[in-house]
Amino acid sequence: MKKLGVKDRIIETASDLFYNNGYNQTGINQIIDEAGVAKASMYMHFRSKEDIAVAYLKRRHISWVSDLQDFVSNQITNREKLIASFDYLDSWLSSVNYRGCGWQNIITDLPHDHDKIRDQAVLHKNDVRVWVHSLLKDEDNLSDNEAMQLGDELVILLEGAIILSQIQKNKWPIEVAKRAAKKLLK
Amino acid sequence: MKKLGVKDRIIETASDLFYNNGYNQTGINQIIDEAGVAKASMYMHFRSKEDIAVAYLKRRHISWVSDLQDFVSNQITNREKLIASFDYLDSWLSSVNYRGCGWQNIITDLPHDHDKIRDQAVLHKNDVRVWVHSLLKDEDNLSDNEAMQLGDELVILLEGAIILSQIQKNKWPIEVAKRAAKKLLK
Amino acid sequence: MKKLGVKDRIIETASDLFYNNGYNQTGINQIIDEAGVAKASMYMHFRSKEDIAVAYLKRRHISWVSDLQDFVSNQITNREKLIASFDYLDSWLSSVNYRGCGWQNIITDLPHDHDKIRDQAVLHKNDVRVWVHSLLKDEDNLSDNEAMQLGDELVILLEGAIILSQIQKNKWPIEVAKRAAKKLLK
Amino acid sequence: MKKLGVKDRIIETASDLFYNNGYNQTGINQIIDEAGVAKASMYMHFRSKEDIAVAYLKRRHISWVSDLQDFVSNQITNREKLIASFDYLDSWLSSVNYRGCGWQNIITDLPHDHDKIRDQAVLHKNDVRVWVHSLLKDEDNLSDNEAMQLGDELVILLEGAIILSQIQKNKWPIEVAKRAAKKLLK
DNA sequence: AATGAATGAGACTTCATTCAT
DNA sequence: TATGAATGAAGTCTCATTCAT
Repeated sequence: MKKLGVKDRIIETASDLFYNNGYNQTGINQIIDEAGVAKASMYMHFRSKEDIAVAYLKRRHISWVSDLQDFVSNQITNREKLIASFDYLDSWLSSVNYRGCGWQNIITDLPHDHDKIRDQAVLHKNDVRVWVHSLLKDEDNLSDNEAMQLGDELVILLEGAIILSQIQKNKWPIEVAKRAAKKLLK
Repeated sequence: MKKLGVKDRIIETASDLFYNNGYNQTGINQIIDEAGVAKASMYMHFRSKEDIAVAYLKRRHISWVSDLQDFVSNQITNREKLIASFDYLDSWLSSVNYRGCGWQNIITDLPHDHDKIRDQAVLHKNDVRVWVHSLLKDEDNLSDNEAMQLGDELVILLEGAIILSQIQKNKWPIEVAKRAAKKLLK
Repeated sequence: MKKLGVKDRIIETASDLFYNNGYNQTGINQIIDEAGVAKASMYMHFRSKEDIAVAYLKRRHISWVSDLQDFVSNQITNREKLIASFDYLDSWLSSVNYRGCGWQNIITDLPHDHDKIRDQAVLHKNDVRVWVHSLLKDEDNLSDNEAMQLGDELVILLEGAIILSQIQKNKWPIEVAKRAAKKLLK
Repeated sequence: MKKLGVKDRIIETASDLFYNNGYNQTGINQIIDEAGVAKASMYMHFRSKEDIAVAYLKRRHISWVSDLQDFVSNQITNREKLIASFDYLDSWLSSVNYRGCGWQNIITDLPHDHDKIRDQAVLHKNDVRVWVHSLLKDEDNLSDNEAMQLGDELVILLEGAIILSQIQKNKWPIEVAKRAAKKLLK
């Protein structure tokens, strides 16, 4: 394990804590203790706790989207890739004990003025939406408009599967969403 | 305006604050101040902040489900009622500026040991699920199993529409979910 | 020594520290440590550090003015009382090692938004000014206008004596001011 | 606009901040940010924050005394020059919104061990005192002793006018001090 | 049944200074 | 000469809960 710089150690530690324990449940002191960093060092790299959360979400976005695309890459058709997205949810969420989506989790119980965090959530969800649209737009039998409409429906299913599996601590919502997705994709 | 008892005043005040400002953002002091109640009086009626949240969720469950059923009551067929459920989401969520679902919001960023709150979320979601199932089971052309499967798919769409409209601060996810629901219902 | 309540202990401790060590040099932690009070108890009684300073200044105002009036009370004429005011400065300031005036000290290096503290300083200085005026207005040979003009001149001498004795750590400015006051009073 | 060296930039920036915002309110980081200087560079030129304050006070002393002397230079007699000193206070203090005297401000709320700063305040006030004395010593009708006594009285009036105008945020104390000075000067 | 004072533990943030390059 | 990362200590303030009356 190679030695990380202070900033990376902070992001990594905070990411674990924010995702697994929650943003409000994670204090600055816990982050610096576990990262082995002085408090003022942390505030050299991040102006506020919210900024750490932004860094966490940015980093997570890159790896999450990358993992998703890797997961579905061995599927041949775009439709198959989209169906496989639900298998990705399954493998991901069961591996984190249905802890749910980092962006959903952080956005639902947030002080009203934390706009930078909200922005990250919107960016993340938009990127996923655009990716879904792009896969469908390459399909011959769909107009651009149809592709976007169908894509949005799949996006809703993905979101619903994530949040409901988190509440139920069970994978059935993912399976249900996958089945519904298959129906909608014909 | 009739005078409320202490306990009711606490629940009512806390409900507003928990839903609109968030559970972690709402302090005990704010609740008792706005409710006009002494602190120790509050702790006479509720063992902890978590218990207030449980009372809030119980009360909200009753009124939310009741509002939903009222909203769809003028629809004739059960299928129409289910479609109208998405219109209910629309009217509800736009009226609260897309603040989202009280149970989703409270469950996503919660200390790990708050099981009583988690239980309420599960109860709420199960009741909605059972209600959807029951409407479909009355439909002649569906087997019980088909009714449950289809119902679960609708439930996923409802959940996805709520959370995504909250993130996007927009109603489009609700419209999309409604369109998808219509397709699935044939 | 009778046992003081928490609030009084806080004010008393803070008063000592604010006056002798300075407002900015005195931390909340030092106050609660020396007062033997929990931090949250302090914030129950005072909304902020600034509010403690206001309480300190209010209490100090009462005792300072009272001490001044006691000190000069054995003088017969009002002119003699005013002259004796400079002797009061002498005895007071030498007893506190020329630490200077609590209001001057706190107002000169203060964050810009501490208006409540500034208000207290203005109130204090105005009360002293009014007292000086009132003594002179009772003098037969002065019109009201002359009394106010002469009084203001004495007030300036008092202020100048205080601040300069503090900088010089010496009583000569007080003696000089007294001599000038005698001249102005004829 | 000529380019300043690092040290001068630091002093200039710190001077603005110390005088206008206060010594305790001005942080090292703000100084280096606004001066555009690296932190360690600053500590190369100054051993501590206190040393920057000393440099600030030294530079301010030169310019302040010089401005005063320029202001009164067109007066013919020394008595007129001294009277005009109060006009200088007026023009200076109103131009800085009655921010008061840099030395008074920094000395009143200072950690106890900042002797170098205290020394600067004493030096400054002594220089002013000596200047006042020197003007009066040149007057034919005063003995050296009378000149010093009268000079000290004027000094007290100057000090009192400065601090009281700062507290009152008003020029009346300056006018009053000027009137008293005229009386004392006969 | 009801009060509000008191609490210990923690929240987030900033301080002036030093170190390693 | 110059840099900016890193630090320990301290800053002000808030948390949910309990105690004494």
